[in-house]
Amino acid sequence: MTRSRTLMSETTENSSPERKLRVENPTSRDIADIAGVSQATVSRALRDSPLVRKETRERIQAIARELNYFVNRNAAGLRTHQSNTIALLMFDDASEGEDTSQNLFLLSMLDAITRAAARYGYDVLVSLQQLHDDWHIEYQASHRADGLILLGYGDYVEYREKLEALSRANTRFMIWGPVVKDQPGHSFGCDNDNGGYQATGHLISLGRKNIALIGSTSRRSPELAARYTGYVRALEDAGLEENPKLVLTAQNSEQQGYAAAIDLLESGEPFDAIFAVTDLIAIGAMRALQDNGISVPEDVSIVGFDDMPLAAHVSPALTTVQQNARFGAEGLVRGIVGMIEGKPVSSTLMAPKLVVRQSCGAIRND
Amino acid sequence: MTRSRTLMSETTENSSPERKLRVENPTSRDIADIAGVSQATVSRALRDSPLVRKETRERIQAIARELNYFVNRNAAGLRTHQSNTIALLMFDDASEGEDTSQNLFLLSMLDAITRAAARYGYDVLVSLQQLHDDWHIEYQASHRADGLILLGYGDYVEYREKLEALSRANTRFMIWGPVVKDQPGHSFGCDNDNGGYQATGHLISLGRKNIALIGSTSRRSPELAARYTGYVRALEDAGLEENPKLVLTAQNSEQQGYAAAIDLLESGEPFDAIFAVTDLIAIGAMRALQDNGISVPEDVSIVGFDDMPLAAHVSPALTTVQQNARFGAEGLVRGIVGMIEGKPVSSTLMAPKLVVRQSCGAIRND
DNA sequence: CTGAAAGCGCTTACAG
DNA sequence: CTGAAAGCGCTTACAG
Repeated sequence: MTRSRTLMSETTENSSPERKLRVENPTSRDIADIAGVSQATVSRALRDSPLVRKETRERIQAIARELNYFVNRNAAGLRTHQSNTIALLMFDDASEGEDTSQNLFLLSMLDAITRAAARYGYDVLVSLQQLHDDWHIEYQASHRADGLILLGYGDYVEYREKLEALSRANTRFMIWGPVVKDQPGHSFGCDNDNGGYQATGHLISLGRKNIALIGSTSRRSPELAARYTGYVRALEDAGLEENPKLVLTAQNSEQQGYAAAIDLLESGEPFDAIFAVTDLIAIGAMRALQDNGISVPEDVSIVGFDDMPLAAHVSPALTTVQQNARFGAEGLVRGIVGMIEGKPVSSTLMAPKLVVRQSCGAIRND
Repeated sequence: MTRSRTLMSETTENSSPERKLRVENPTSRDIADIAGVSQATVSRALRDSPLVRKETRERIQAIARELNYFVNRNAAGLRTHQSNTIALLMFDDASEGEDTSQNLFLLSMLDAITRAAARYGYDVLVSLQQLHDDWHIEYQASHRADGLILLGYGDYVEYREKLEALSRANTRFMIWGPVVKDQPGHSFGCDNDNGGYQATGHLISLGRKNIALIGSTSRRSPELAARYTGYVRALEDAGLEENPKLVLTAQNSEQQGYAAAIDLLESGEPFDAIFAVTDLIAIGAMRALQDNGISVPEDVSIVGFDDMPLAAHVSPALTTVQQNARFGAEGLVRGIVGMIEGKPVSSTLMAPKLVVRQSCGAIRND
């Protein structure tokens, strides 16, 4: 039982292309009928195969264009075992909108990843998930995606389990973020240690001696912990001693930054600078100091990390360490496409950039 | 030529499920062989068909789970002519990162749309495009998506042409945003007129008489223009006359808000309040006033629109009109899923919510 | 340079 | 409740 179609030019095989053609949902067979060639030739022509004579190829492509024909991706994918799609899994831990301002970085990553993927001929399937969700493996196993990119996470220890599961299922994936020992899969991320080093080094170069750190040294947050190790390295290289009393713990939020700075003040330990391992912490800490009559940067210099949009808008504008989303996205996509094509892929860290504004005292307000 | 497989339990058809099974990339045939049923029965069982005896169904599902089997979406899609995927086209006009802070709203929409789509059993394919890109039609025609959701746009007039093209190609789509006369397709958006009415009404209720508007009345920005008409309605309802000298033009940026406020000051026309049709404009205008020694909200009340994260952080915190992303996303997804399922769908506007902070003078700083 | 044919892995009438 | 069979729309050896 052949599907009946309304082909206006069914009888005049080689009708001039000027003729308006109408087919409901054209297939390569329809194109073939109209062009008077086999369906196989249409398939070849549409994929720009040099096997097809140029003239024929162009005629076929013109007909396809006129009919608004596009290759059925399900059929092509079934044949080739490819989807030309990358699944982007974003683990958004912002519990109920609290820290969403942070996530603008995710948006720029999404943007950059989508564009990079398009350049390689891939679509991007997005899924915002909680860490406890469990569909990670399904994307590749169901042939919806040829590989995954993982972005963001909450607790690294929990995250790590997911990575192991993906690896066991032979899923291809690239991770944005930390490079931890024996971590499964490949990653592309920011050299957080280097960023911490730059931030701290900058404060030292401004003559600051008692530099506090607010952040985390936990293996549950390896990225933040790496910023801390960079801090320690910078101090050592400058011949300064690390003072444990100046190392405070805070998760990534203004509230916790605020609280940690208050603790710091109440400890009575003298300090003339703070390296906060995230902008949110930095902004909270800055508020705490200002609320207590301490002037930034005159009395205390502050440097953050992330360069979220808010950083430029607080007063004084925050000096911070910036990661290049475009570069990161390009690296992730290049990596996953490489894995899909069976090329060797390695993990990479890119150097972040210090953005100097007012909060450190290197630049005066004009 | 049958594909050779390594099935450990090939011989023992009804082997106990405790036995570890290994197949490289299992298909429904493999499951069928192991379960000792036909491939058709496996297909039915995996789709929870009541046609299959409960016991058989559960046995099959257990085997599938153990083998880490997932239905090949390409094959299923080819058969059913569905992809269970929604394409989300985000038109991001932020020319080179300038206004990206605005786009956090897009991120919350993306988040909410993805979650809503998952609830309906749909994946989300994301594409960030420029308005001049031209792949809109391809998504549905290539069976990569069953329908589109369009988010954001620059110039409405140009956007409108894309909508007409989509409509001509019989593409299913839902639009986030404006409802304009004779617009093709269906939309779900914010009642901007109502929002403008609320904002202006609030200023009036605070005793303000000379309320300026900074924004747009152009048909190229129907959403902004609707906020303007709400402003006019509120004035009328309060028996106030619209003063053309108090209506200034600005596109959505701090710079233009700043410039417009300066123009307003230099015009010499007295005013005691500003309704800025976007937060970015409001923040720019606020800076301009403050730079000229005018106190907000003592001398001039300001209300914005959007409630971007920055709004709560500027000083004084900005009173503004908020759109509910979650609600909007749900409406868009419900709409497009309805269209896919052939149900009747209509366009809807949801009422925004006034968020009162310090900049209008209704709340004192504590 | 082109065509006939097989087959990718499903879903679903049809028949029992 | 289950199976045999057709067919979705492609891509790609194979043969000419």
